[in-house]
Amino acid sequence: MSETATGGASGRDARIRLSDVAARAGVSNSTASLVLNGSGPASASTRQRVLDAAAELGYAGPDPRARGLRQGRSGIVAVVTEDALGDAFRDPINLAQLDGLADGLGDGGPSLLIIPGAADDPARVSSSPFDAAVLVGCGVGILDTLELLRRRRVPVIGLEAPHADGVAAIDLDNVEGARALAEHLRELGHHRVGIVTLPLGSRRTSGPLTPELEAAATAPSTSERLDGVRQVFPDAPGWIASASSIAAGYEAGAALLDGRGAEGVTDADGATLADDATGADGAKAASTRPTAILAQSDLIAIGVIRAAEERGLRVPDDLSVTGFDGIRVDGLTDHDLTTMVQPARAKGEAAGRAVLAALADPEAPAPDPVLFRTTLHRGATTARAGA
Amino acid sequence: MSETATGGASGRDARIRLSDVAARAGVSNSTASLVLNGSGPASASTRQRVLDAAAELGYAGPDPRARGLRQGRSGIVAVVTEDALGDAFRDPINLAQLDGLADGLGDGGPSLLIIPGAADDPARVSSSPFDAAVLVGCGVGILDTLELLRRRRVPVIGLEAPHADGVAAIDLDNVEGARALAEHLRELGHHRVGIVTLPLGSRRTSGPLTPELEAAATAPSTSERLDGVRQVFPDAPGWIASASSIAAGYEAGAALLDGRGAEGVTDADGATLADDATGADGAKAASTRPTAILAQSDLIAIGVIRAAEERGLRVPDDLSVTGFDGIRVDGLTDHDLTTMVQPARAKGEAAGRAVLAALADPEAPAPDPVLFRTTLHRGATTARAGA
DNA sequence: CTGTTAGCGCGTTCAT
DNA sequence: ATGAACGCGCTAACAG
Repeated sequence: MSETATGGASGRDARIRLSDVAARAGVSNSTASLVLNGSGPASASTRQRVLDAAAELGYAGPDPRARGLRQGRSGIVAVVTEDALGDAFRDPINLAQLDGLADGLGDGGPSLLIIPGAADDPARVSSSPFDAAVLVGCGVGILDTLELLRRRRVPVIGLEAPHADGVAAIDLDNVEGARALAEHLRELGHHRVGIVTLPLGSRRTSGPLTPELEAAATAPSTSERLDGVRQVFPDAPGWIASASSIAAGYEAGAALLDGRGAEGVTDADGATLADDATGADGAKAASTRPTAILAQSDLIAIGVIRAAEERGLRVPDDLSVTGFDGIRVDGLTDHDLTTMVQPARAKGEAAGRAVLAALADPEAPAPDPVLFRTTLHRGATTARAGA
Repeated sequence: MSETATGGASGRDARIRLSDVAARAGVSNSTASLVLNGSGPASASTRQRVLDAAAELGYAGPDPRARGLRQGRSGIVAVVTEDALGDAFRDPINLAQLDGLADGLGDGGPSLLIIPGAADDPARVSSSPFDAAVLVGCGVGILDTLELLRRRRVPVIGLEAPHADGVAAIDLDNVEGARALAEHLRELGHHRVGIVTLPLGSRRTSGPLTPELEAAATAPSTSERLDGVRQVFPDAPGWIASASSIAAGYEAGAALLDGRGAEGVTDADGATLADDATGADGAKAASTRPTAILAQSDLIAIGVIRAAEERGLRVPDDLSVTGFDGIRVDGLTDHDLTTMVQPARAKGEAAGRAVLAALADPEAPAPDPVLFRTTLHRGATTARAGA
């Protein structure tokens, strides 16, 4: 395979160019280009000579850089994340979305360029060539980056990203999903519930959820899910998870179960955990421990369950726990988690299709938001209160 | 922010180019280029005028495509995987490697272009611009792709990939690690052991491990780990996992524990499970069930444990189980797995450094392979046989 | 210090 | 059916 001196002007190390092939085949560059791209009309003999020449020289095809410049297109779609690479992919829900995205882009379609940490360093986004960008799981920290993308005239698709001018939005009805889940708990008779939220913004800190922090949440999915819960449990105390992970859920769950969530919701009086209607004072009776915890992701929920079990609490007998996402728990837990299942893969596919559409007609205005819905999965981690 | 008619020749939709900025600042293209790239010498007043012009026009910086062509460099490093995207990143060990790779490339460094499924479609690799490629977890199915990369004169770094001419290899001492683990089991008195292998090649099928299949294994880590085991248990029966996942491990574990591994290792006689020295016939006594299972990844091991527990077997009392990788079990299991810990992150970083080195001096020959070592973690999933 | 010139490698007109 | 010429947007040489 490695015949070195076959070619005509076989320079020691240079890459074979189209012009080399053309020269060897005795045709012009343009003819060779037409033949190799399959499109152009050419006599059978010419075609064959070009193909032979290419094979003999080991032509690797056109240089993607040059082709990209010429065609104004690089065949690359950027996946922009606020988080670091590891954090972004650790949650199966994001992987599922990426899988869907790859699918939606199709087989011969563009490849994915991963641009993590865009919030910290917006400039990363202007140094690489790509034809479209997909924002996944971003908060408003991404807005600077967005401005750059707009200047580059790059179509932008937002997967649960902040709505902004010209961004094709793929959304999830987080509000309704979270509300339904909270409703489910209330129907089961729970009044003292705790919340474990997703990270509020790009600041990955954990701690008690204060009204101020809650109001300042920047990530759409975080604040939407919180809004949904608030429609049912306006005063429930909460804890902010530092990430959507089991470990973070464990920490947060431990905090809530040990009563540390208290400071978050009350000002100065002794009331610690809210109930939904009677006011925070009525339930000051036997226990201040929540009877249910709404975790804003499945991974977090698993961590919460672990924290509960470690404290000798049985789920769901002593504590009901709900998740969010409906990830296929590849053996992550023995529990059949009550959760809202979201069509992550379909969301990714929709994003892929949106990319292709934007590429096909760059002049077209951003399409209307696409809204995906969640479905309640009644698992075995929720039960009637005080059972 | 969106003053539209400020610029001179503000064409309706065109992207602002360097020449627009230069014209507005009243300087030549090259001067503007020098100023914007920070490098060139320029008078303070000129510099300021150029910067002002760029700001006023909303110049987004040089077009990465054009810059890439001109400089012969795109600022992109490809991560090439044999598997589909989801399969490749589901295993935390690969994520850790990616994390390390991103680190090793440094902050202002190249971005990562994900190219999954390269074995199925080698051409994917020739359509996108990148300056170097990292092969992660590939078998020989990648060789066609490799040939293309060679033709493109792209430096290639192999992370546990097949050794080949010009590929900078980052290796792991899988053989020694697997041997040590097997040795550990033998020292504990285990004779009847079963093996659950990683997938043998790009064919993601599961089933009993036959000598023919074993000999035909194409993925380096798979066959090396198998080789290591064979130095201690030459005849142990095995089952091929369809992936490095808990689910696949569960299936394989179930198969071995139910005695289905049998056909794999024997020809026609009744002997089912091998012991290491006395030959397959001696142990036909009470039970043919293995007393220990060597799983070739931690995820697989967790699946095996689950299968065992479901059958009423206690780990490690009734069955010892070992893993491989030493992933941080973010709450994946309650067990403290006995396993070989590999420095996945460091491997990724080494790959990153190798990329930078290759980029710094493209003429340099491929460096010698870098070998990383595993360390035995004696967890709580192995115990003395027959205890 | 600044402007002029010349490509990077390719695809695509427009002639022939 | 084929070849010649041009330019995508930028930067690296050289002149001035």
